[in-house]
Amino acid sequence: MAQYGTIMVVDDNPAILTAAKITLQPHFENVITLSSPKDIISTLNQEEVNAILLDMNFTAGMNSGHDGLQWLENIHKLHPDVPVVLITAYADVKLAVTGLKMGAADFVTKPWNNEELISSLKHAIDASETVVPLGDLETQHIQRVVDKCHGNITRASELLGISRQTLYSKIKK
Amino acid sequence: MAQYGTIMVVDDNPAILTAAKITLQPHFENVITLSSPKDIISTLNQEEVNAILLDMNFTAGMNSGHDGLQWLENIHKLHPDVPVVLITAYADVKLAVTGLKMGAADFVTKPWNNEELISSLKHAIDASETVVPLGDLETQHIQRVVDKCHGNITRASELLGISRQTLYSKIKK
DNA sequence: AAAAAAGTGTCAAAAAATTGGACAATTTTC
DNA sequence: GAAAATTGTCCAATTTTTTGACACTTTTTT
Repeated sequence: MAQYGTIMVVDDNPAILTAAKITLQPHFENVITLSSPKDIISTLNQEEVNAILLDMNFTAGMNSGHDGLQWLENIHKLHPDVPVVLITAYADVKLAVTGLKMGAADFVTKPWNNEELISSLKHAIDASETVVPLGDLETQHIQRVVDKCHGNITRASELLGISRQTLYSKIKK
Repeated sequence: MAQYGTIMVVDDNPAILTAAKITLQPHFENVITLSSPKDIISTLNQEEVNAILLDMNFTAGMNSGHDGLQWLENIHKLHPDVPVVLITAYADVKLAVTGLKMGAADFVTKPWNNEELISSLKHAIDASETVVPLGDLETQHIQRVVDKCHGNITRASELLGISRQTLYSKIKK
């Protein structure tokens, strides 16, 4: 797989864009910068992007981050497998929490720490590329559900939508 | 299933404990308060707890939240299915991000908003009780992986650990 | 653009897994 | 302690998965 391929940076401040490009350039094959979030989707449709660094505020005078969340949602809907790292100048716990719960890979504050920003993006890419084999996923999920049912196999099998006997034999292994 | 059963509140400040109890009492069957996190595990082993509200700082003079994260990790290791809502007086984005990435259900700041706290806990419980049928999980996962492989069924089947023909037929449905 | 490589759609037969019914032996619940 | 629920197993009937094969299409390489 791509060795930390292409990053897309989205921020309406050109200075930030430049700074980000300089910081990231040496660590990623390609750094695309966008000054307007409106171009995100069309760009994603053309280029293969491995991670997005997305600013939270684009509407002048607004710093609620609502903007960024909207774009995050949009990206996820159309390109669910591209990880998004959120970034903002306004350290806002509630915003960070909302962003992460909406599925952002990470949340970074400006001014950023170079090391952290890079590793955040790399981690996001690593995580997004990891594929769990179907069997493993099944095993994990079964384990969780059986635990949640306090070992009651009968109820667990109902919740899982498989027969009790099948669950029984799956567990034996 | 239990209709918003038992909440465990952990905080070393008795005033907080009292306030939390008063706030939560009317909305949950049972509210257990612990002034020391050391009692968390033993209590979990005895009582059935549906969600934990966990303060982040217990070591006097420390407000890094490191404490709380440690306990969070501990809880997850021994009781992976009990959702934990983190709470702290020090609005710290980095701490919130770390907590959520470690698997906390939510992150709330003091002083809390009653409505929000209650709904956060209820949501956490709802989410923790939701069980995805095995078939659905499989379908979702397959969808994701095939997408990630840009529709290349052969590669997707390899990553998933099943035969190409099987994946093919699974997709047709 | 031709050749080579990779991937698709499909089939059939063999192997493996899932299901539903059944039943004695626990275990849990009231 | 009786009743209800769950477990551990077995079996036969199905269903699913696998494996191997083959013609055809798409993509990649040269």
